[in-house]
Amino acid sequence: MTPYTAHTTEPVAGCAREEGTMSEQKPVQAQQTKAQGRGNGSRGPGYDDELYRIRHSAAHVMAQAVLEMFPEAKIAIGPPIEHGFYYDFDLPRPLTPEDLERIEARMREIIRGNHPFVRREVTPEEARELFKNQPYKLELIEDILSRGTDEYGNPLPEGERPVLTVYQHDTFVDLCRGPHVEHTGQIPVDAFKLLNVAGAYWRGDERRPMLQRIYGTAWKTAKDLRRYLNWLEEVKKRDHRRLGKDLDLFSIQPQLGAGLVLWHPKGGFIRHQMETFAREEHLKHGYQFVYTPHIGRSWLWETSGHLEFYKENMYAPMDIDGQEYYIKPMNCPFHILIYKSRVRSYRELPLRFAEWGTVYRYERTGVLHGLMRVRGFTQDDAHIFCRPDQMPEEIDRVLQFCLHILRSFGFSEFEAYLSTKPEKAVGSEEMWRDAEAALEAALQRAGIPYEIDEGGGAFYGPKIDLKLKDALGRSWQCSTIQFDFNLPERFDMTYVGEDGREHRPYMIHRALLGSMERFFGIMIEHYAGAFPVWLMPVQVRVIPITDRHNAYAQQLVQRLQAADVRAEADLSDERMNAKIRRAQLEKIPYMLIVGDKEVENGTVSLRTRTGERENNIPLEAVVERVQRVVAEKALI
RNA sequence: GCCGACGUAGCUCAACAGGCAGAGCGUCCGCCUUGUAAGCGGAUGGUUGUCGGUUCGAGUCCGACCGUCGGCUCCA
Repeated sequence: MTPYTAHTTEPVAGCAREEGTMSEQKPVQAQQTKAQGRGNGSRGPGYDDELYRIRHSAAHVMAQAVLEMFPEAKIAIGPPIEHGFYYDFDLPRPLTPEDLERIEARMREIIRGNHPFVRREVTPEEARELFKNQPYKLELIEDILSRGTDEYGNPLPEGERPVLTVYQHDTFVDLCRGPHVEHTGQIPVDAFKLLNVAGAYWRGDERRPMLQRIYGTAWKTAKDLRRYLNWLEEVKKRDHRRLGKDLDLFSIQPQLGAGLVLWHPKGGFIRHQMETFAREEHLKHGYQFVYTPHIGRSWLWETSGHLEFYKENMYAPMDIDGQEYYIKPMNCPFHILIYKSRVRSYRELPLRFAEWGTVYRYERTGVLHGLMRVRGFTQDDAHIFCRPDQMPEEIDRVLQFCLHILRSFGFSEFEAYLSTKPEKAVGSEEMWRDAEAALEAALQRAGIPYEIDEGGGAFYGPKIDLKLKDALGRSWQCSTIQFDFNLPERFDMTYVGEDGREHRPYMIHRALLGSMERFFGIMIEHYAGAFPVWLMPVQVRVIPITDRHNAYAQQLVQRLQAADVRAEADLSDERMNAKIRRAQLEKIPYMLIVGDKEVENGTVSLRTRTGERENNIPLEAVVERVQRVVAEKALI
């Protein structure tokens, strides 16, 4: 697949006590401001790249076209972004798709005019005069002058003093730092396209006016543009909401409620396989499974601090016998109660409590998105309680385990973010230092690339967020390993040490897949619905050519099932071609086609979902192959 | 939550400018007995998301609600 970098969100903040264990998010177009602020080159062309200049210039040309169409338009900002550019406008009416076509057509004319981009430094007075009818620009000017930020609100590079510059091409002048191409003719006229219009708050602030944002994409060559548009098509084809329906995996129905997922038998089967495997591995790695209820008294949430810090994500309490109960947004308080159910000795640590815990969180309607962002979901959650001397090894083990699980599900590329102590934090300096050191050491040993988000940790502890890359090159945050210096205090958790005195244990939250719903969504898109054979509900479909081969087909199914291969025969009244087509659409890995020849020889003809063919082979060869592929967790 | 678009049969979509709601696929019933991605015929299928309003008449116009989509914001 085309290796475009992901549409990536910022690392998920998750929630308080359990930062990121939720890892609910959806990919959105990366925000240039943030990307620049981080100096993260992977999100798009760097500041001075040719692509950057093309896209930036295209944004200016678009603004000119829009201003010609709406002379009274107010223009905001128009930066280059990961795959293109956008520009925000305050317009007298909503834009239509036809408007976009007109704007695009006009852009081509402007481009063909070969108008030079001219940079000019201006005095504050000049700038204010020049943009006197552009309130957004005036605001930016004052910001640049007073706060030393660029036009996107980012701090200026070190050593740079606020200088106001404008760029002009043809009739359009914009407050802009540049750089641009030399003249509009250098914007490849056949390598850009306006994509869509969307609402966007002025300066990203929901209290400020809603502007209209036009997104465009721009490349160096028409071929690159086509490649990108094809990639978008591929993204669309793999959309888990589409495939979820086509493959009958799950549904989300208004009659049930938004953001609440129904797992259909096929989706349920795959999830069951995934969970069964993961549970086995957890047991092998020293985890103990616990089960906890879905609701708990307000005491629990008061003690944990959720009612203080997380209330807006929690559903209203229900009254039970005059007591307030809340449906759980997190599992941790329950696991802590299990820990606290009796005195703990240093000898029994570390304790690793795992639970596929279903939690419910209020999400605003506008953010719900298929399986990726829902209101009820199941985390592959665990909490590790250990002594300080055990902590570094625990961290190392949990990271290794995490990578092992993710690799088992077919992901091989990861990147990690280590978030360290913010200004306001609980816990001693020493605890933070030790924890951060352990996290970083584990990352280095694991040999995965990581970035340090200095001061980006939650107030209660440092963490590692792990992102995986899918087949389309998009990255998704799933796993999180998160220290918590806060909850052990709040719940007064202790263990009796060697010295006979009470000590505070370390507490580590971790989720590997994050949410089963979301991870399943990622799997669907990663595999385009053609899951590895070990996960497929039906691994082999036997296709008799005519109904006189049905008995033989059924016999084959029995032999396959006896060998633990999930097989079924298509005995429908269709002709073979239609049966193959149906199996193909269902993405069933192996089709066994049997007619007179096969019956006579006691063989089968194999067709894989990838189109591979092997005629007249013994059934045993197929069984062997399926068993091998299942054992290897391979694709086909 | 905010901006915009949208909601018609199980699915994908059509219905000029307010005038009898339609097609393909699916499903069901027949026929066909077939060699690597759709055989043929027939039947079935709808209170046009819900509620209210305008009109002689509403899928179509207006309002509210529910939900979906593209973004924004949010995801201490």
